[in-house]
Amino acid sequence: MISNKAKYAFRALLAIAAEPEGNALTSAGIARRHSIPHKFLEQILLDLKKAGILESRRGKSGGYAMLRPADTISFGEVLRLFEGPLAPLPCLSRQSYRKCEDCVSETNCEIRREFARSYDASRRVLDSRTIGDALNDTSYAPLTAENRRAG
Amino acid sequence: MISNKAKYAFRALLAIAAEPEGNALTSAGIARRHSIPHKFLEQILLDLKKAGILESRRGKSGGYAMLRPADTISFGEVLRLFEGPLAPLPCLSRQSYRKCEDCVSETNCEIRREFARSYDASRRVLDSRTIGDALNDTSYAPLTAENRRAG
DNA sequence: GCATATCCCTACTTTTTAGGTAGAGATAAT
DNA sequence: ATTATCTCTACCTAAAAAGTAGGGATATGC
Repeated sequence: MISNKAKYAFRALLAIAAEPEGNALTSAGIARRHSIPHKFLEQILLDLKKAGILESRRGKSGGYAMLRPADTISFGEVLRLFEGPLAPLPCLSRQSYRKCEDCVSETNCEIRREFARSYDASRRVLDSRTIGDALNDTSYAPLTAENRRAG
Repeated sequence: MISNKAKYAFRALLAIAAEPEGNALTSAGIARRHSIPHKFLEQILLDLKKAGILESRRGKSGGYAMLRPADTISFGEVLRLFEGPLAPLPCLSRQSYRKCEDCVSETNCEIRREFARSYDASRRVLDSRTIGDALNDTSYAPLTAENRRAG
């Protein structure tokens, strides 16, 4: 299970990315609208800013907006930011590789081999799908005025 | 990252499954050979027994052996036993579904939709690959006497 | 039938992480 | 000057992870 923190980050990011460009959302507004504890969300948004994903404006009429385009921000990148390495074993992480303690031989480790299969499959999805994709993908969405026209 | 407990369980299971049928391994022996804290391993083996995966014999010359054949025991089954649901979101778990708190609409939830893709991919692997597969798959293994004959 | 080696069971401890809360400072608009 | 925002740091609490501990049950072999 992913942490609440990561889930909140996704909710907030999706909300901010859905705004028209140049339009900023306040942390208090997002918190209220998505039932996220306000002070906790502030920390999360700050992390997203420090990671170069969001930009912020202070003072009255301040708020958060996307710094990078939503379709350059993958689910994997955000998840790593809040959960650390996604790999099921330290020896499978590319970005923060560590040897398993007491590992005798990586190439002969059955556990590593099997989890590599599973991790490859999920990583391929998480690192390719972006916040932008998620917002544009209407395949499961109910009929909107626009969909009806298209259909 | 998977827990140490689960990793120990896999190491022990692979060791027990690799034995000739009818041959039991003791918890102390496995613990020593694989550098696992003994009393901790005992709990783990007991869990595997209660789950119907291992059988045990007590007293002198006792030990643990497979109850079910190794190729009927998937990585997913063992992982669920020690880590709980594998789904990244409660609303994606089939075996222990729960609604996300504050969920407005599951079919319109972008987070759910994207994580479903990733989870499907990894679940397909974890629930299909078995302990038996892992032991028989020699594609990455170095040349053994048997391999040399086969090759 | 006693010593010993094993599994079995339960309770406890320690460390880390998750999930926040709290409060004050910096900055910008009005 | 006031107010609404972001920014920073410290703290708190509950739960989980990772073991430790100690004894009880049972089978074997002498």
